[in-house]
Amino acid sequence: MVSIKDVAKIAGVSIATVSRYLNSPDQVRENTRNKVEKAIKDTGYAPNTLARNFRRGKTHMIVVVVPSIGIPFFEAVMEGIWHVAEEQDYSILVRDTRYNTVDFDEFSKMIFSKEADGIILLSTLSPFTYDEQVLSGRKHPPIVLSCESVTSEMSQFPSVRIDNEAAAREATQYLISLGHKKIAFMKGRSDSTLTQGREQGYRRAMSDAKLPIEPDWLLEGQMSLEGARRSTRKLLHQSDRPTAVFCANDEMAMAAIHEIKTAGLKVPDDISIIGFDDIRFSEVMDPPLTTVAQPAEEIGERTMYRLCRAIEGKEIGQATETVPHKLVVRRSTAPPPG
Amino acid sequence: MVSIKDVAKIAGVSIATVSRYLNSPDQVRENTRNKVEKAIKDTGYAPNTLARNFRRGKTHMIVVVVPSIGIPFFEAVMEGIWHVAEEQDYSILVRDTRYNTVDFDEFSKMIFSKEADGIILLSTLSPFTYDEQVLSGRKHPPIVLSCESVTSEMSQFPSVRIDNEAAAREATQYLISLGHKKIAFMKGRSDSTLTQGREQGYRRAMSDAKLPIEPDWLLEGQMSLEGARRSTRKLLHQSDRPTAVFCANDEMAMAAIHEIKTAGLKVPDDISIIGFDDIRFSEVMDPPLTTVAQPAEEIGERTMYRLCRAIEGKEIGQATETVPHKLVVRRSTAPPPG
DNA sequence: CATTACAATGTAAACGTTTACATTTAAACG
DNA sequence: CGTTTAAATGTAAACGTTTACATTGTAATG
Repeated sequence: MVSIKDVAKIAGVSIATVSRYLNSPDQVRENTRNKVEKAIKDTGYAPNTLARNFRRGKTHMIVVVVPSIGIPFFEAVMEGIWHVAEEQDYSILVRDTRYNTVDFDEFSKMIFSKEADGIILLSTLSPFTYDEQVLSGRKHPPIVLSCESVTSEMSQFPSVRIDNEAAAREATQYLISLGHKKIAFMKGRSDSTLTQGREQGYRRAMSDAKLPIEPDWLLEGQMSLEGARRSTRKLLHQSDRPTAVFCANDEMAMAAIHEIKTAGLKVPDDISIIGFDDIRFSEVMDPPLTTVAQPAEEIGERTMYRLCRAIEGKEIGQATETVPHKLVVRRSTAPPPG
Repeated sequence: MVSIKDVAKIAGVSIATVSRYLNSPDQVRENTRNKVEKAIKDTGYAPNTLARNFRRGKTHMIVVVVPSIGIPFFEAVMEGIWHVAEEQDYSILVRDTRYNTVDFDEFSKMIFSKEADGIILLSTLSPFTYDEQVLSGRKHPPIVLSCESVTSEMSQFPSVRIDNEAAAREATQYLISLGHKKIAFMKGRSDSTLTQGREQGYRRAMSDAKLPIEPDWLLEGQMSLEGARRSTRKLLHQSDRPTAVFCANDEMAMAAIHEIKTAGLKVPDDISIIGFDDIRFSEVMDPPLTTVAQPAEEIGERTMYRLCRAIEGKEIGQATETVPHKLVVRRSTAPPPG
């Protein structure tokens, strides 16, 4: 492998000059510049990133931790992260946790061991593994939480998200305003703070409207097609079944609609469905899905910006940044039958 | 930042011993092992990956190049890649080309400059940027192509894929066997060899059955929801419109179904639709989508295995590995009306 | 107890950069 | 043309590991 030394020898200059040619070309005279350029071309030299990063003490890597690759909403967030990453010259390392909560130690160690310069968590951080000790005497590692709302213990991290509780409340209120009284809620994983926030909003809206919540109406959808299909089938067997279901994400809503129609019922005529996230497939579902839209790309961009600042040491705060959500009414919701 | 030196000093041993403790603990006596272990715990030392990788000359990184993040099929492939990567201790760096073809030089340089140990291309490699010169006197960089079929110039790379042409032919033949004669084909990007292969298969099936192909039946779907919706709307305005559409991926099929139903027509009663990939949403579409299934995860696994071998220098061949596809008949296809 | 053999540990070089500092070269000036 | 000054280049140390080789320690053997 050809190194800077070889280039220097061939160009008849010192390695420092070659290095300067690469990093601040205006510091080297045109004449030498040409010599070096030619040597590089002749040898096909490419600077060794490993050595360079080592020397500079910077990895230029960001780890993005997602519950699972293949979630359309997170992809949209990633898109935003990418924009900024590219602009700021970072590479993105995607880590899939397979829906497990994130062990803080595991990922903060990636910072201390210089595997990455910063971390974005789109997954839930498990509260109990957070260990003050690891940080003893150290600066906080640059970590930004995104999308997941933040429990109090975690408030020391900056984060970017919508107000899940308010959004869920609005969605539920919309169903109530249509005349629904028996409204079910399909949850995600219960260890997810995001799920908790949305459930909170649902409960709040129901109790504000003095509507009871039957235990049977809390459905476990696991955020997945399969989980949602199973629990929808169960729901349909209930004797006094709800007239509307609020699903904690669009994918579950999609599955719910499918099962309802398969059972010979109609959406929204028999059952109204409302989703969450506004993934790109929502619009082409049958019926097009009423859902809560999040500005996914913007969330990604803001998150990445804040991470960059944290890496530069400029972001000390733990401020939570809340971005606006929006209820998008399409055709999967209608007044209850009868 | 605490380094191996600090640990050594505190433990009262040499840095070599600490290094050995980390890399081959059985070479150090229990007594010393304990001292080192304690020192590490006390200092919170974490080996500097940057230095380590630099010294070892290995990045432990694999770059996976995708046309776009957020394509359900590729996510499934990635899942397979991940399995093997985890097992073999590689991290995955995802690069999104935004549907641009891949410049060979750009990515092979990542190998020479030690940004990554190997590359998996899920995107189309642009034939013309391939530059023999770059490789002059060098070993071929470890690159494996996946999913995209391979043009002759590229045959020097190992690859894993289904037989797109055969698969597309079968799908088309299936429509023909149902009695369809006017069959449209919705393409992806035309610079994609994958698209070309599928179009080839479609044409082949049609000509084998002595069926003509009207120019209007070649639809530009751009592999996206939006593109597919546009071209479907155009299709519906045709005077003598096809009775079936074969779409080069499921996402376009999804959009096509949506537009057809929006226009007041029925799938499959008025128009049959067949997709490609069998993404997880296919099953919950209305109607559930008839499609060509690819063993996505297996493709990912095999690709990654071959890349590992290429990195170890064991894979010299350029063999193309073909995995089996399968036509999955659901309910979006039926005999033509009348 | 001396000798041998092997295990455990230490020493120091090397990996390919960047960069502070020293030196040389060129330009500018009187 | 000598002197001053700034620009260009060179020298060498440093970054934190790993590892070949040298040294020391320990146990086993006669």
